[in-house]
Order: sequence, then C-alpha cells, then structure tokens
Amino acid sequence: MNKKIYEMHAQICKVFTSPKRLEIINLLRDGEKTVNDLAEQTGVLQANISQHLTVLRQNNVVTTRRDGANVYYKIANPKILQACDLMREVLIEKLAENETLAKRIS
Amino acid sequence: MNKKIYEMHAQICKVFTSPKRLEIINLLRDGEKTVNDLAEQTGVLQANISQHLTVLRQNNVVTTRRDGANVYYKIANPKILQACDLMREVLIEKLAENETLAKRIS
DNA sequence: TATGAATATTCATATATATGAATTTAACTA
DNA sequence: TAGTTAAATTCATATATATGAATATTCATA
Repeated sequence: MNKKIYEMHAQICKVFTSPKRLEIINLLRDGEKTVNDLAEQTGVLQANISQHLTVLRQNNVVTTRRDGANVYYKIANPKILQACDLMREVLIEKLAENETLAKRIS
Repeated sequence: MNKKIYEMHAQICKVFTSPKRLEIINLLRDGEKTVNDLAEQTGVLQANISQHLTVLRQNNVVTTRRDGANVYYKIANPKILQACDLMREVLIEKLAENETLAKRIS
C-alpha cells in the first residue's frame, strides 16, 4: 500500500511549515553553517534555532558534522532545495496572477 | 524582506502535512474528480474529504468547477505535483540508503 | 581540572490542527 | 414543491506544534 509513504511524506512536510525553518534551509543553500551562524543571521535565539535544527535533522532534511565545539549543518539532498524552489515559484506565480487580476478590475 | 514569503511558503506547506490530502492530490494527478469520487476512492467520509478539499482550495492547491450538483476539483498548478514528486524521491532515496546500510551491517 | 564558548534539552504554556457526528445548503428531478 | 443526491459547515474533542526561559551538555584550552 501507498499509505505508509503518504504518512512519511506528510511527516517530512511538517518540517516546511515553519517560516524559521524555511529561512534556515535557505541560508544553508550556499553551504554548511554552524548553529551560531544561523542564530546570528536570522536574529533568532540560539536555543530556538537549535530546536528547529533538531527537527530538520530528525527528518533527514539536514545532516551534521562536528568540528570541535562547532556543529556544521548542511542540506542532506539537493532535491529538497529544488522542491522548495518549485513551491516558491507556485507562490510567486499566484501572486502575479492576483496582481494582474487586481489591475484588470481597477 | 523575505519574511512574508517564508510565512506564505510555510502556510502552503501545511497543506501537505496530511496523508489524506496527499492521497487526494495524487488521485487528482490524472485529472479532475468530484468530492464523491474522492470519498469513494479513498474510503474516507464525505464530510472529511470536503474539509480537506476546503483546505486545498483555500491554499490555491486545487481549483474547482461546478457542474450541476457536482463540484469538480483539480490541481491548480502542475509544479505542485513536481514538488510533491521530488519530495517523494527524497524519501525513496533515503529509504534505499538505509536499506543498503542495513545490509552492510548484517 | 576549571573556565568559557557552542549546542542541546526540558518544561510550561499558548496556539493550531484533525476528526467524527450532526446538521445545513445547493442543485437536480419527479 | 417534495424528495434526493452532492457538497459544505458547525461543533466538540483529542492531539500536535511553537516558543521562551531556564538548565544541561559538549568540547577546547588555559
């Protein structure tokens, strides 16, 4: 049955329901970063960033590498970025469509 | 700022956090279907399917067309299916990777 | 081993979501 | 217009998630 895969799919998508996690994902686009890097660049409390990173790691969206006191996080699979980009395009297209509609009405 | 787009992106991803909605999306892959079609093919109560379709429609994942007593639902943008497919591939790849790992250990 | 810097965890609370049951609304047809 | 089928809504309840504050853990180095 596909049931199990739908559940797993739903589960991993929960990762993407937080703006902060999406921001983290976007920041990791260019390569690996430490927890502190991410806390600074987002302006979010370190503890909270760490919590979000835990969610990302538990769902295999990121992988980690420890180097001394630092832990480096990176995107586990480039297809994740592709999927995110596609959804962003869908949003942009919809916004553009609504804008066109608004102009036509006015 | 990107903040708004992250929030919108997070919002639309909430749609994909339900196995039932993912199943509905997959059933709509081949073309439009009525609420009843979907209720039958999933074995889910009509009211519940309708609730999920409301979520899908509110987030512009599907569009509707009424024909008499029937309401036909279809995927609003093919990129949504592409994004879903990519995430599914990520899952499959991860499963395959874990399987390989399991074999190597045993 | 004591200190400091980097990460992670726990806990309490507020908020959001999913579901079934019951009801309502909408549209067709006899 | 009464009855029927299709779809949507409301409501109550159970469950999940996000957050900040406080605390703990990990690792390097003096």
